[in-house]
Amino acid sequence: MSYGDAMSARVRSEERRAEIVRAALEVIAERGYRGASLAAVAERVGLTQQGLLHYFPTKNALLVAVLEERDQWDAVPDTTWRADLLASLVEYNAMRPGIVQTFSALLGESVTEGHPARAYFTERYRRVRESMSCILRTEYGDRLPNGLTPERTAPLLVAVMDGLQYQWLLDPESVDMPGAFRDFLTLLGER
Amino acid sequence: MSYGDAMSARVRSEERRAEIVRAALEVIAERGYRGASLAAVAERVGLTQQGLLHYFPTKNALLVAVLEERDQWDAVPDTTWRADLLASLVEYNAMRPGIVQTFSALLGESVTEGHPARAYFTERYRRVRESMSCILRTEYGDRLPNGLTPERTAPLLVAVMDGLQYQWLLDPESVDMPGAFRDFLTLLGER
DNA sequence: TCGCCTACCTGTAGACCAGTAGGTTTCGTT
DNA sequence: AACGAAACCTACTGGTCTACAGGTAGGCGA
Repeated sequence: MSYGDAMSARVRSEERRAEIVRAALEVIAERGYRGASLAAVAERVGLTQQGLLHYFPTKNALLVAVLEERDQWDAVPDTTWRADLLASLVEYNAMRPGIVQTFSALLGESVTEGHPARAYFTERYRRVRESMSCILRTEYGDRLPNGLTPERTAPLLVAVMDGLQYQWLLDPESVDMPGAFRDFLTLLGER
Repeated sequence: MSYGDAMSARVRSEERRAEIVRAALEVIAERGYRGASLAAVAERVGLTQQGLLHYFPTKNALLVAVLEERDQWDAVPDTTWRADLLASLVEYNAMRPGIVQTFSALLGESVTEGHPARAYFTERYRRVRESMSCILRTEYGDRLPNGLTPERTAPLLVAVMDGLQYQWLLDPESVDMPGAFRDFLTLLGER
């Protein structure tokens, strides 16, 4: 058995899957999950719909892969997170409207009944709020300068990030997302 | 011509239309706009899908009616709006998860390309931000206690409201939407 | 009473969609 | 050279969707 060649086959397959996930991200951004047809995703990577089903046996499996990709994406080690880095994250997002649009669309859909991403987002927000609390506690201690606890501030922080994304996606000319977020951070930071 | 009877016919028709719009709100909350089939809405009011099309000739027309209903809903005269009333609005919303879910789902979908509600939400947010600026200026003058202008605060206010709604819809047990919103208001109000 | 309008209905066209069945080609391994 | 698996494809099933076409029944005004 030649490891080199065996790997190259596996690698190529893995690359194909990544390609497909990337295409799925795009199509979901454009049409939402419900509106994203397997055929549309397949066409974007030069496959037939059935060829795509060879890599992901169901549409749901493809969605799972998309969500896992996202998890990997912002799985930055907790220690490197600091409040000032949040501003850079928002700035970074402002340069990648595609990704933001994908997950804003998915978040919106996920509140509907029985949506396959609902559990994911519920769990994710719980984690993110917790993580934010930690960051805030490290930065400010048990009370922010304005008197709120980190646990009560975290939902607001998350809400501002998401809410600004929708306003910005709908009307990027009128909404300065990074600027507004910095405004919010100063709101938290000053006493 | 008997006005009384003519009116009663028109009234009955208008009532039917309102019934349909209400049913559409429910179905959209459950499955989003794309996932909401005319047949599902029709069934809920005891009509066939084609019977429904007699009242709203296209699915789009039904959506327009839904959005118009919403506009009428929060078309409270500007003068009665005050910052302290915003907290009651959020509290009120917390008692009507159905409506919140409908419009959160629609907002999420609206960021996708060519969505029929996109223009509506874009325009709406522009108006709401403006309106919020006015409220804040009336309340605080040209500078909030924290130093921000009303124009820079308004997007944050709107973002917090929307963002909290998503977190709350996904996990009402963990998120105290009205409480968190009050926290944010005190954040604005104290110097 | 006649005719018209409203409020529905059945039937169906024409798309699309996820997923199955069962091929064939390509290619690395033995 | 033979084998087997991976990587696709064609063909199809059974379903759902919006919308159109063309009916019918009942009430209202003339």
